[in-house]
Amino acid sequence: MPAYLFKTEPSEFSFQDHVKKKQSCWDGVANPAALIALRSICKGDEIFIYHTGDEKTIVGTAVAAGLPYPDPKRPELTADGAPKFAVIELRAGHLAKTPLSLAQIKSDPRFSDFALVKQSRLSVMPVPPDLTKIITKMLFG
DNA sequence: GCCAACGTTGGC
DNA sequence: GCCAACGTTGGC
Repeated sequence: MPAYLFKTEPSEFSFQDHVKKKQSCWDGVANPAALIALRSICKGDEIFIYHTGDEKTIVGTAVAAGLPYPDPKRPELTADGAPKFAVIELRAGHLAKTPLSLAQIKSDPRFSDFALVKQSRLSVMPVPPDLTKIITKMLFG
């Protein structure tokens, strides 16, 4: 099953906030590359939640509760007439038993091609299957 | 359509 | 607080 990684600034919307709400609409993604990744998500796909800022760790998981859809708060269209922005509903998943830090990821050569390392500004990215397995093992043992 | 100027993100 | 990387904007 495909997996993705979502970044969030914990002072804005943390994994803990998400757990409290149980389900939330993930909006505010504006970057074209991040939107391409977001639009490729299917219901049931696994999401790793990463805290930027002072934490810089993967703190837990979530699950796509549905398909991506146009952002009702930002109805702008592209030149082709397609919705410019998309959002997706996420159900909160599990708090990591062992959070995984960016430093750990960077020090592991298996992650050397991972977008989190290579494109530090990308906020939504696919996680390849082999890395999904490795990350899951590291988070939950 | 190009590109310089400017703004933003996020790691350090 | 700084700055590299990258996106966006606007004048031409």
